[in-house]
Amino acid sequence: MKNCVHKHHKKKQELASLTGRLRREARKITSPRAAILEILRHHPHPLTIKEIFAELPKGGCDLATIYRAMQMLEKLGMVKRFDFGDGAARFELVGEGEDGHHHHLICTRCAGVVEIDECFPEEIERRIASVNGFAGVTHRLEFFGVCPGCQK
Amino acid sequence: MKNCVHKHHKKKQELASLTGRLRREARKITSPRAAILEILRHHPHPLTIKEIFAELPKGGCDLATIYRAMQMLEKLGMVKRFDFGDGAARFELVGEGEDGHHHHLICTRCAGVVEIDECFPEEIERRIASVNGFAGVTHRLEFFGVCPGCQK
DNA sequence: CTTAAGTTGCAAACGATTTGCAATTGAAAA
DNA sequence: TTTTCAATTGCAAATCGTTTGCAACTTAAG
Ligand SMILES: [Mn+2]
Ligand SMILES: [Mn+2]
Ligand SMILES: [Zn+2]
Ligand SMILES: [Zn+2]
Repeated sequence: MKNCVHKHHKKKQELASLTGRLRREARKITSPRAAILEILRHHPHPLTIKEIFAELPKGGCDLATIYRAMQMLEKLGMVKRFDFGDGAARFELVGEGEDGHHHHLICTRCAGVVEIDECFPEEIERRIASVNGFAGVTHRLEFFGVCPGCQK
Repeated sequence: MKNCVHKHHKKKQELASLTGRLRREARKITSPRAAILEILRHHPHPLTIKEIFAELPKGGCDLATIYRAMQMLEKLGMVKRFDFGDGAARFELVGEGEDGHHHHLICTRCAGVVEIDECFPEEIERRIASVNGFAGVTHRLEFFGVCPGCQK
């Protein structure tokens, strides 16, 4: 088996581990929540609410339930919210203990997504923070371009 | 007079130069448009539609007119649209010939904005593009933190 | 099994942005 | 200048993603 050189090939989290995190936070493991987590853990890229809704088994739950679930999961730090600038929030599972900070490269033609390992250079960010006297500085960063398949 | 070391201290554009650009593009110089440009050219940071609306002289124009004006100005490359992730688009004038690409540092407490000169390192972006076979790659990047005044 | 707090479905409410349309206006043409 | 007409505006209604109130329903305890 070849060695994996991509940091973003994060291992799929066990559903039991996810529900365990929920239980520990005194949250109920409901069927909508289990279904949502099940969908998220099978997807490597951030999903919109509608995408999650679409993947839900027949008779899935209400859209409002997904919105509420994502809010809660975000508050617990179990999912990370991303903004690709198209008006719809996207969510990706975050491994236990991790903060989920990372970036994406998005195809402006087909909306395809690539997980990116690079981050904005720490020392430059530190300089930006100190020069302006800001504390607790982070950043939101996404790349856009045309993927190989979409280049005519 | 001291030398200016901040690239973002861009000079205020003349209203005549702005209307000239409009005229050249076969757009009418209407009173709402002149008022909007006048407001934009007096502000160093991106403004939301509501902020522009609020600064409009009494009996200003309709919100829809501002939305339409910003769409047009953006298409002509006269303003650049920014997204601070709070659901409201922000617009900043772009100098003639420039593309307006730059970033901001936003205070998560008071929403104060600082114009940032730094950009994501070109060679890293180029590497991200080539590694993934993407063409025409750019990025959207904003920094967030707590400004000096808001640090208790 | 009983129970109470936590959750859900559904519909209404929201906030930002867009759009249809009739009335108005800027600026080219006469 | 005055005429003329496409471009533009105001207003209201429509969209879209997201949130919220509330009554009915579950989950996890006890
Ligand atoms: Mn990702
Ligand atoms: Mn700016
Ligand atoms: Zn593509
Ligand atoms: Zn502040």
